[in-house]
Amino acid sequence: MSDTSDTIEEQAAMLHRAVSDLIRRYQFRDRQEICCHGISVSQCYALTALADRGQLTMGELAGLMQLTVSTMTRAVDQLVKKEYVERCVDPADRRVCCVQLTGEGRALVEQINGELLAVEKGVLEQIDPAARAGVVRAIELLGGAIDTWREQAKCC
Amino acid sequence: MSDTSDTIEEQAAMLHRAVSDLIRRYQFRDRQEICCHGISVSQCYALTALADRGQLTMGELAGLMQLTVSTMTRAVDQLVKKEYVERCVDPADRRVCCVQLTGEGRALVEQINGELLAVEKGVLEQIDPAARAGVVRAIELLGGAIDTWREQAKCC
DNA sequence: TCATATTATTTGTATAATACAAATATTGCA
DNA sequence: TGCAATATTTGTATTATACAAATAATATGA
Repeated sequence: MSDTSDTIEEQAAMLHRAVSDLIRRYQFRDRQEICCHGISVSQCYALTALADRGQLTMGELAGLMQLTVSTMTRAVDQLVKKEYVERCVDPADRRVCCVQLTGEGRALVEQINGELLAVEKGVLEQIDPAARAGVVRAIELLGGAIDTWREQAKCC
Repeated sequence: MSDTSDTIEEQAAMLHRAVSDLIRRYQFRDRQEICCHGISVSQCYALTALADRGQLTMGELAGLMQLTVSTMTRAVDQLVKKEYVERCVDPADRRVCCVQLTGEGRALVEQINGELLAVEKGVLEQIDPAARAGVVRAIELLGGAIDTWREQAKCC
């Protein structure tokens, strides 16, 4: 557990352990399915991206998910089969495949994200109100910092 | 960006977005390799577990990684081939396969974790010192809360 | 003590996610 | 119009994974 009297090095070590643990839990628990909702974490990300941004082309979705379009095509196939998304053609360019949520897909995204929001609100409630903004900001920074690290370490 | 004037609901929404983003980056960026170090994230977790706990049996390591022993056997095969770990027999029970880091493996774990620690220290430095302990604690809580969520949601 | 049950690991096989390359369909331009 | 470029899909191979069977070693009980 962290304490205000710790040095920044000690706190960094605790932060490292906590972040690793958080990510490890996600990766290990979610290899199969995201709970009882019957979709994988990757599929949930795709649905969330569509909820956030509305209709996306296959290429845009693949870019956001950092997957090849071929992989995205197959992932979308599954989501179509489960009736969470649907394909439609862009009338302006019939090469393009637009992907959008169905009503069922939107409901699922809202349910999953609502559950997670409640969990996260519960965590914030256990934190000193004055420190809460720092928590959010630190996690935002961590996301960016990890990218920076990768770029720097891409040395050999 | 978060702000002290936000309501807890708004902060929870920002936290949710930040956590999702952090984890998504890990999952998307690390599908292939953890930077230039030539190992996958799963392999890195296994090396880190061995660094933390010393010699482990195949079954213990599989349990920690939440993998089947057969999958762990194959993952260890690769780490042995890369000369980061070695197998040895437990003289007290010759069924058991003990796995331990080589010097090279230990050096790699230290290098990777050292790099990440520096990144994480850099993040903490950008946070109000009074809020730092809360950051670490919040991430610890998030790890546990995600487990709780899964158990609750495991309904259908 | 030996036959059998149990345990730890490895090996065999199947599945799913992924990447890369080739094929297909459409558009844009000279 | 015909060819190059673009968006997607399909073909094929690889890898991580799980489950089941095989192997090897230990423990137990008559």
